[in-house]
Amino acid sequence: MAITIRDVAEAAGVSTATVSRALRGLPNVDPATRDRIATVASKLDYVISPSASRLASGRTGSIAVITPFISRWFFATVLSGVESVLQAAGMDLLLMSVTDAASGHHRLPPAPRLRRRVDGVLIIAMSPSDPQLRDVLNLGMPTSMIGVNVGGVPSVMIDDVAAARIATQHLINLGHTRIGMIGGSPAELPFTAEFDRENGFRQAMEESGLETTPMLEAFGYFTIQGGEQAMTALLTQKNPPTAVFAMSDEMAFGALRSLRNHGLKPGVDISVVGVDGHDMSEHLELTTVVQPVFDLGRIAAEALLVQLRTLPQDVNLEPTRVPTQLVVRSSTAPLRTV
Amino acid sequence: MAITIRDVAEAAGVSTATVSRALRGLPNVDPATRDRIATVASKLDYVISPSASRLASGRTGSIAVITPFISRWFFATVLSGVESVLQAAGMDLLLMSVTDAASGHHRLPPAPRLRRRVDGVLIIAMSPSDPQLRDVLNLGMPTSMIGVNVGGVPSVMIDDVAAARIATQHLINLGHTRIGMIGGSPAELPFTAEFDRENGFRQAMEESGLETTPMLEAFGYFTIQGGEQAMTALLTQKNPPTAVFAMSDEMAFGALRSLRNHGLKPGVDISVVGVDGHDMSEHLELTTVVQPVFDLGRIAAEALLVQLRTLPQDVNLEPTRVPTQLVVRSSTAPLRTV
DNA sequence: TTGTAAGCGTTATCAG
DNA sequence: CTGATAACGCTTACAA
Repeated sequence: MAITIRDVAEAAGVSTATVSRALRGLPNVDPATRDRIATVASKLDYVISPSASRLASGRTGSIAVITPFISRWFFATVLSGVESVLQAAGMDLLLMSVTDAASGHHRLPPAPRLRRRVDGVLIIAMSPSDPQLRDVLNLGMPTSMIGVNVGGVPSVMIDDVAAARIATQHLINLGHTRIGMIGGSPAELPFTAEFDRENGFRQAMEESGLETTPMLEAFGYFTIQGGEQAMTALLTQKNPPTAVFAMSDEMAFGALRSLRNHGLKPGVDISVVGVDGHDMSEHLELTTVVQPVFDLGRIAAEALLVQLRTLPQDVNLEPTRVPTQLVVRSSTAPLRTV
Repeated sequence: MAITIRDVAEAAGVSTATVSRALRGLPNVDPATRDRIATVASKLDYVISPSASRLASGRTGSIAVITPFISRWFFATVLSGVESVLQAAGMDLLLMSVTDAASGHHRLPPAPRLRRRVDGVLIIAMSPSDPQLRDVLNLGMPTSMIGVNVGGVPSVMIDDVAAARIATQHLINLGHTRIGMIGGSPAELPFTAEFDRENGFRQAMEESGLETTPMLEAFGYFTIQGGEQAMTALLTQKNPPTAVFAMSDEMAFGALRSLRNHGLKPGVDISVVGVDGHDMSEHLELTTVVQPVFDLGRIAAEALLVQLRTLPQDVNLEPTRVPTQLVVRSSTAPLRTV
């Protein structure tokens, strides 16, 4: 029913092999022949059958993107960067979410769905200790990761330790000494970012001879709501912090909300700093360590494409670090010495 | 190199045809045979080759999702709903963005990339007058749309006219008479939502005998920044509005910011209402008409799946309308009669 | 530079 | 219920 390569070949008076070569831009095709084939093909409105092409060549021309969340700002923005590169490269982007989300649907493990289906995998911020991650990596296919650091797999990320240190140091420089932290979740399957940012926080505190105590640490699960609850927990301590480092902007947003609910003013009564550079952070006057999220996706996708055309032993296994920048806004201010 | 259906067939002592039937759960296979095949297949760690299966069957098992944006809240949330359904159905989700975005990459038109590649198409909020939309629809493949109304194609959306009316009426009920509107963009390629929400706004105003004037209408391009600029434009009128209807929450966020920059208090000096039910709207105390965004995606995806298993003439071509709800917060309040 | 022809791994038709 | 076998539409040595 549909036009096939044979129709084009006949109409152009050549063999299917020549059509195949011509249309794919391979060398060793007479320019005149190539032109004629191109003309005929477009006149017949011919489009190649991906299935047939894939079966014959063994290449799928598709990349799977695996992410724990789709709609959260960070993930959606990374995805956007990935998509822009893959589209330009003519690659299909297969989107797969892991984790049950709010959907109620039971989610299948990703690894089995990858085999023989894609040429490479791009993983966004899964926990290095997630068994599903292991399964995917064990597939042994070209892989590129964003914001997750496991040995021997190419990845792109910010220096999370440094980011946390910069944020914390900023608070210290402002004269704060009782500094709280809003983290992700109690251990379990920590993201690389979670792990590193906690370390950065502790390092900065320690270097300044400041004390860190579990009393001043709360978990916000990387959500606005969670951040709000975490801040509320910190506020209801007998001796609340005067400044708080939140591991993500969204948790910081929640923290700001908690402050307002308690009649406190960010930057006046309590300082709050986040990490991300979320679209809304400027709007909410949140001081934050900005990371180039779109670029994270872009760079990881490009690295994966390079990998697909490179010998395995030439692949760069060192994490690619992209720079961050502290943006100071009114949510942080010098400690008021009453 | 990889295990094929033939390997399984030999190991199980049956023909490839039987393996194919057994593994796909087709009827007319002896239960014992089926079990044996299943065992052998998993022992050999056999996975079907999608390319071969697609070529032979003519079905791709994939759905393309076409969207103008990926990272914006509405689109990312819809996408999330779509993904949850497609994943549960075992369908591959091909993500394609249209519009040049901030990427700088030139984007290919989607239609040619769809042919022979997917079983159906899901379109998120493109403009009905976008030529790229026409091209996609002309492909004649099963299609389901979200938030766009063109005749003869299944779609899911809220009643945008009603949503705008409810929002506007809310302002009117509060005693406001000088009511401004922040819309998307000046004509060009209006989204369905844009068009309908403008109508809803005008209807509500008219029915209450209130005047609408171009002086009180500004464009925010559905972004935070745009909303801020639009509100600023409205504020610098000789006779500014006392209340504003913004067509989206993100534009309303920008409007709130503009108010703050001008030393005005939302709900006190000027009331602002949005449409969306954005995650941040609660946080910012924005009154808004909440739409079930995740469900929009879910429902559209389910409708598409049904369509794939239904005769064309049995497809429901009437837009499916999902309900909305006005949520009142402190950004709107009764007109202060000085 | 071009053509021939053997796959690629399933599915689906038709017998049996 | 099961088996042969002909597609499916393209790619890719290998020849010419």
